[in-house]
Amino acid sequence: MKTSDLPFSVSFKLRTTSPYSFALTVHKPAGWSLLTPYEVFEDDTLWTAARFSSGEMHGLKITSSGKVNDASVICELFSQERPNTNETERLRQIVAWMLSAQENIRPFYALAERDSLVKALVHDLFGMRRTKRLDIFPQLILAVTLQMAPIERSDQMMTLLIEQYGEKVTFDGKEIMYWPSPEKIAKVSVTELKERCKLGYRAPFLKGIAEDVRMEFPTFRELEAMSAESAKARLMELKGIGDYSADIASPHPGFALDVWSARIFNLLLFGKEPKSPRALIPRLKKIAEKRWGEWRGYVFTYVLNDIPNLARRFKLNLEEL
DNA sequence: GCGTCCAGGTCTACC
DNA sequence: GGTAGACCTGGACGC
Repeated sequence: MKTSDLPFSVSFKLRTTSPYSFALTVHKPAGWSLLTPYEVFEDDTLWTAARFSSGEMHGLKITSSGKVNDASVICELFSQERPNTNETERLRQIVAWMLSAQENIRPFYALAERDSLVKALVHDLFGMRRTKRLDIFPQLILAVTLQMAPIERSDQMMTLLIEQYGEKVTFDGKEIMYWPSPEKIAKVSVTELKERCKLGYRAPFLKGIAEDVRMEFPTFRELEAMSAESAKARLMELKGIGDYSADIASPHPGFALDVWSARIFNLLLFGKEPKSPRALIPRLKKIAEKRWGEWRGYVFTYVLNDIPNLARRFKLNLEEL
């Protein structure tokens, strides 16, 4: 595994719009990581890694000051070269965008006044934000490995991919492993991906995606600048990326329902388990769009991170799904 | 132990 | 355009 030491660092402070819960945003209750499964969260501080432009790796040490209604994020960014003033400002803006520090989520919270589910979610996870990432490839790996597999199996595939082909950065006394680059996966044979990462039929999909992404493919920010429909259509041009995976990888707020989450939403909305959850997915997506509009992505993220509380509050067996 | 079934999608061939 | 069947792997289940 390639290892990079990151001796230089710059620090900056980010102001946030209220409410902003740093801990809930960077360390989600359901266990989803901000940027890599190998990041470290201790004493309200996160050490993680990121691949920004040109494939360059950075280390991030992030913490916060203030309360949910008046929070600032304090970031120390580590790199191999000392960044100049312009580069520091560019990186500062990327981190602020990534952490949704300036996003106005008041309209989402306003939904709580007339929607009992949103009211419960806002109460339980006050100030939590959806986050973004600059490099699209890890998001596509996530989408592909989530297909047709229980979460333990998906974890196995993702862990093997990072351990076999990922990169490691060392900074501030920490070692953080990060996702492989598309350039790296494009060079690996399908047979090797199958054998070493247990990807099965997903191996040719992932190799093809890596080849496409490293050649000519929009960046995450370019996809964000497109309309939601155009971005999704572009993602679905990648072989192995269908409707569900495109919703996961797209920067636009989608409603990435799979069989498991369809069962959860059907229980939450109608109080019963669906007989055929897969067939119900298109209908549930339409309901979500009508009921929560552009905030349906937030509802999705909040629900998946609030299952124990929702199960207790609405007396549903959500945790057994 | 061993065989069978099937899962937190997608593609393709066939109608 | 709609839909059944195949696809890796590994855990659950029945015997």
